Amino acid sequence: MSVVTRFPPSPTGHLHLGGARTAIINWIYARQNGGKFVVRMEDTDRERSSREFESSILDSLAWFGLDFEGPVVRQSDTALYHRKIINELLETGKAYRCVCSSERLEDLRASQRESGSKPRYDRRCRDLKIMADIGKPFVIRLKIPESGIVKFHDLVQGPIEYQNSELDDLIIARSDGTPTYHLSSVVDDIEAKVSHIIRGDDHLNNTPRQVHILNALNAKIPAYGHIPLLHSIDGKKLSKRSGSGNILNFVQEGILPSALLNYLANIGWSGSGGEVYHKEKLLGQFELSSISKSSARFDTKKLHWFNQQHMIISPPSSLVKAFKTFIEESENFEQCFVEKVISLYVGRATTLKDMAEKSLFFFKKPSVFESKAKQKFINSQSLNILNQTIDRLKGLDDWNSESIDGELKKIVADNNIAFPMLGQSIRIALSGGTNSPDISKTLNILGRSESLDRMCFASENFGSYL
RNA sequence: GUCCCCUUCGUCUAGAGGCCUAGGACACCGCCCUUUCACGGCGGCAACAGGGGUUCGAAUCCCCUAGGGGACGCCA
Repeated sequence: MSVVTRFPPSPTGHLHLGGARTAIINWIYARQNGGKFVVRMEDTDRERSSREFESSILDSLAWFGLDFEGPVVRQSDTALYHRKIINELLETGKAYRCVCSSERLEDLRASQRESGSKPRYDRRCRDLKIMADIGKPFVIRLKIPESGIVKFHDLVQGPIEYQNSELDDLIIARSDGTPTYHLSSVVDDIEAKVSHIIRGDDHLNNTPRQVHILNALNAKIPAYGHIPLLHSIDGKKLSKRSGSGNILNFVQEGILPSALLNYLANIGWSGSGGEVYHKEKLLGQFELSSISKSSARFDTKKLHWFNQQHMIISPPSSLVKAFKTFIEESENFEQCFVEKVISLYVGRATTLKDMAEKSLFFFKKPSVFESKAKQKFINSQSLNILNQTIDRLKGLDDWNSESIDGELKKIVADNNIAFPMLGQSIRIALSGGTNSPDISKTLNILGRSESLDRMCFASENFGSYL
């Protein structure tokens, strides 16, 4: 059997963490098995669906590098076919019209809840043989066996059994004639020849109903895999509505797609040989059946660690484009300059945004000097040495990290001082503060004229400060 | 309320009856490295939800309790 997995978001919001995780796992499963991965937009809820969200979701999928086969199917385009299926179900007696009003259903549910039983439809219209011309609005319900059990094997959860008596006759068409989620989803999966349905375990309870639809349609039951839902760090459900898991937020924070993908795949699952993976290794190791059945919490700190690791293992040149979006002034700089700055900061920052903040002085002259830093490191002696350094660097034959480093060490030795007295004053002059990468490398990348320029400016500023 | 699922350090997990004095990762705390900040290295803190069984032996199997999550829409 050829493997087909799918990702069916409803375009009622941006892609969120939970959706991304199921998309990733479906993608991995398809790629591992030489199968197809398809994307379908479940836009039957016309009120809340929009094309903007649709393209946003697609953009996020592309950001992750999750490629899929075939065109994106929209349920709004297949709805006509769904109606046809519903009519067939009606004609063969597998479905029936129901004229119970929403009010009656609400009352029914309320009283059932009160009496301690599970709220479900009482099948009042099931055998009434109501015809379309009854003159009242009606919905169409699927006839579900009143007894017996549905069984299916779940790739993650193991063997699952449901009592049919727990289920009720679900609505497959609304009173306006439009098909509902369960029917549309099942029919489209049949059409796309989906072989493996991998989704959040909030759908586990939906599965027996869908199996009954499949049975009514004489269709083959696909394999199911229900993965546990992701929770926020405080243990609450990570809902689309809260917006907290919006993928765009991670893009804006400067998280690398490979890092988020790695982390998302590592929640509830662990491979051998460390945790930091690229896609290739993930494809080689990931195993759906070994995903934990319990839900996990999303930890931003761990994500940041993954991101740092991925920045370390990525070639700096691959980071340039994304990095530049975090620095307004970056357009004025050469690609190779930006690349050098990045290579200096890889390992010192957790996100690209963090990196941009820390390395901003490379792109923008510091306008103020941290007063605390000045207090601690600037005095008449260090100012004197700084001026001496300006002169000596001016006359340096070669401008590279090694020669600069050598010269700075000589200055320290000649003046018989501790290195920080010199190093920190140069740092303050160059960056405005006391944190920077290796001072010689910083001077080297900044270049001779820019470095000396900044040091002179600082020297004057320090002079007036003293 | 009813049905379903889950429960190992704060978090993510390893663990399929003896290999467990419960391993790893993040976080946190020390130390080392160091020219600041990091990276890295070394070490520390820290968990089998509770109670009953089964067994020579249980984190692992069974039962109960508690807790958490999910579902119960003319949403998807």
